[in-house]
Amino acid sequence: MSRSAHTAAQSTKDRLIHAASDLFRRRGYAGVGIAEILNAAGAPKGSLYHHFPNGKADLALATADWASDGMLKLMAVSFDGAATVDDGITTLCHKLAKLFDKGGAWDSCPVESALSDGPDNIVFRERLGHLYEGWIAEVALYSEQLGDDPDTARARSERFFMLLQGAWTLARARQSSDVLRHLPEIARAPL
Amino acid sequence: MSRSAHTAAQSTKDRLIHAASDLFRRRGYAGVGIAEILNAAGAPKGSLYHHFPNGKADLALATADWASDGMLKLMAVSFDGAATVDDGITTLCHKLAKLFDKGGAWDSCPVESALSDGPDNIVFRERLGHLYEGWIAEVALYSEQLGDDPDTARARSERFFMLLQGAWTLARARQSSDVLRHLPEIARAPL
DNA sequence: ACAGGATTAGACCGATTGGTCCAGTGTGGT
DNA sequence: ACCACACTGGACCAATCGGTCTAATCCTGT
Repeated sequence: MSRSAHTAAQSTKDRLIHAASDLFRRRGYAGVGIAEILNAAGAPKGSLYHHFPNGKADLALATADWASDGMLKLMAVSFDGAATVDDGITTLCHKLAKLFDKGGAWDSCPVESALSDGPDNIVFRERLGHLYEGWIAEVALYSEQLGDDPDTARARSERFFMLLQGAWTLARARQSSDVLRHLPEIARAPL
Repeated sequence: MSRSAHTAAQSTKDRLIHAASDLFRRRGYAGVGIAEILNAAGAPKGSLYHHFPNGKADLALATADWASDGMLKLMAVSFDGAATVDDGITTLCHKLAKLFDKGGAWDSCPVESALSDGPDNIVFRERLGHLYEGWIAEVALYSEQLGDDPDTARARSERFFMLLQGAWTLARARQSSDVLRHLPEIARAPL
């Protein structure tokens, strides 16, 4: 298999990010060894340190960015054509529940797993905050577009984010996506 | 310092649990080495494997149980003499916010940090679910005692738990306990 | 005083960790 | 054709990992 064929399907860099994200989600940053990531991605060590000069840390930041982008896309799809904020949230929760089940019900938040138990680096922490604020801002934006005034939109989005994080945690503890599927009802309560 | 003096103040076993809990909370199960825990607790290796025959895994389970007990006690204190569920929740959130600040604003949930990124052991996962359900049941109980009917109490408790988990996560990302302090207002919304 | 279990102390182990380094390989520009 | 560069392959490294094992020591009950 030539490199260009690889590139066409999935570059080595992408394969590293995807494999690392999978593993981090399952066992956290510190719980996964470089060797395991390399093996899962089918790449040698040289490639990792070529694409990510700072090794594991750079790779973790990249997986977090990639996963966050995926979440933003999921939000966009969910709110696309949604008549109300509630509709968008409901669709999003259902999609996330499916994702949860597909991952074997033990995956944690891909952003948190890569960043929050990483080195107690300032860069990691700031990135975590930045990505989360991005999610909140995104839902708040959709909420505004659907008629909420800015303050309400922001408060609603923030509350939804908290409920979602908590629901995911509970779903993991229970090994069941039920709570994620029922989340829209809970979030429906007025502010 | 004799052992009995140690025992009076804090047994070696307890020192191990406290030190491990501190470290796990900060960097997660996989992120902390045995040597570091031993050093923090001022104990040699022999003691660890005497008190916890299965080593790190047993220790992690013990820290989770201990931390969960602490949370239950915090709930008991918060709801003791509370006139309404809202009062209890408000006190609890303020106490947790203080705890958050004391820990340097980067500690994660002590139960989750010890169990969720540990070995993908069934024992660990079931324990995590068990402890969380205990928290939810506890708040539901207080809620019932303060007049809610059982179904409402349970739903309220579960929603509060989710909000709390999410709020803690957000507080960590923001390096600020503000969201924990404002949580009662958010939780105040009717079901 | 003494026996015997509980506890501590730490040397030691093989495996694995993240990381470095360099020789090779393939590719695109000229 | 040739060069320059991006990329790959993997040997190698010191440090650390979790864990085992055996003496020494401490404390308690008699």
